[in-house]
Amino acid sequence: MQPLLVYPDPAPAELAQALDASGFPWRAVRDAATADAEEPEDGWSGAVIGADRRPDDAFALCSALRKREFPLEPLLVVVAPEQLKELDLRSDLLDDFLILPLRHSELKARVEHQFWRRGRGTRPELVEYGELVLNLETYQAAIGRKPLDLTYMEYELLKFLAQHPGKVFTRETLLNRVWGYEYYGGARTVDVHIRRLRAKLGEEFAGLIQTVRSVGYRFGQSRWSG
Amino acid sequence: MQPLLVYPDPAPAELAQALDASGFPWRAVRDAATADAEEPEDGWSGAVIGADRRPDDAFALCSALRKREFPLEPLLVVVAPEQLKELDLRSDLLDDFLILPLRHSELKARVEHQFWRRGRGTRPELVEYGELVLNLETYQAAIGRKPLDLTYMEYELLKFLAQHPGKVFTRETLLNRVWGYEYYGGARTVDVHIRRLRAKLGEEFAGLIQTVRSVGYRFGQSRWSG
DNA sequence: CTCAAATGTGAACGGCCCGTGAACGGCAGC
DNA sequence: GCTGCCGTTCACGGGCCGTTCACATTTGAG
Repeated sequence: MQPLLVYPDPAPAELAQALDASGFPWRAVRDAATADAEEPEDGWSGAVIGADRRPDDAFALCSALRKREFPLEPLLVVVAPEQLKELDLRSDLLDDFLILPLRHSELKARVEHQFWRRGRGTRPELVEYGELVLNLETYQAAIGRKPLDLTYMEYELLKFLAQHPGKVFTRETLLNRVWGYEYYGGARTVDVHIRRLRAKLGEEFAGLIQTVRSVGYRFGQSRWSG
Repeated sequence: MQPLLVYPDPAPAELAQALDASGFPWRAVRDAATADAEEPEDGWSGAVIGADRRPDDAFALCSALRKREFPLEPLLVVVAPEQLKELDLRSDLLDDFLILPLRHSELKARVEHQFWRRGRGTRPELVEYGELVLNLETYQAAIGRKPLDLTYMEYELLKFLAQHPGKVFTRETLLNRVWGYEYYGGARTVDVHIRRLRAKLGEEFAGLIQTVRSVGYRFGQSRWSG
């Protein structure tokens, strides 16, 4: 995914933390010139501009980003509470704004909302382990670039295992957590699903699911040895 | 100036104070019915919906206000911090949001910003996915250059799906979001509408709506990252 | 090495999820 | 009131897939 443009450079600690917590990639720039120079080939996905310290420079940057041939959107501005009064004079320079002190996850929510308004989907929730990726929103799984065609139970089982890499689960635990607490069935059912998962993962990745004899199964590498 | 529609009635003290401080006239309403009954002759100027206490009722009201012949805009929602995660699923129901506890003058700034944006008509009136185009103003749908003759529910269902491409929705979720929160009916109703949609989309595009067995339905392709 | 327990393997059964066709009934318009 | 449209519901059937079983293979202890 393309990174967010962030100003100023270096980003203030509070802003940097909120950006990291949001999970979006980002890169700080000094001014409009570096914003152009450091622009990725596929462009910026948006911008988060800190305007509390040097508001004039910040809004000048906003203006420059807006006057491009393809104006940079969305553009979010971070301001101090006492700057709110001036904001209506700058409405044309921004799409949304955040007020210091930043709240946990508000930045993420506002960026996603702006993305949504522009028709881009929000960042999907993923479970990742190495090349394996599970998209929890689309119920799709892939290893590398190759999609895995999993049934419902296979997907649920792999999801649970991949969410707890390295941990060993007994068959009973898996039946409880994946199948449900009210489930009464043979424990060997787990074996069959594990086997089908291994088959669909392919020879190269079948080892991702390891058998721990007389205990259960483990996904990924052990926490102890390499 | 026309008043803002406010929910719930009576407005919580914190919300009422912020509204009074903003200087905008406002009036609280109990539900969608009173929102219609008490609507001024020249209409509401916008809405501020408190969704922290009874979120389902609040979003049901949002949905009702959006489904009017002339949807009520702008629509701001007040949520608790822990509700931020659910917001992306309701993005289509709101224009902006505020997080509790409310900050002095933030409400005023956000309402003014929304008013400013409305003056320039930035709300998207098209939903597009590949060759599929939905015109939200004229309630017309087309695929390529060929118009689709959809019924109301078919249109609403396709619109909702196309607004969240790649995402899987259970039948219950679809009943809640498309049919409405107060709907109590069989989940199989969704199947029939999906089937008719597929038929009208034609053989070539029927695959746009995919069945995710024992989960629900998905529109379009998945979103992996790029 | 021997044996038993544990696990892998292939196949078959059957439940249930979903597609399909049809019919019911409410509602609006003529 | 009649008629056509459309949202909803129902029954039926097919096929997917979760489950189970029998048998083969592996593991590890003695």
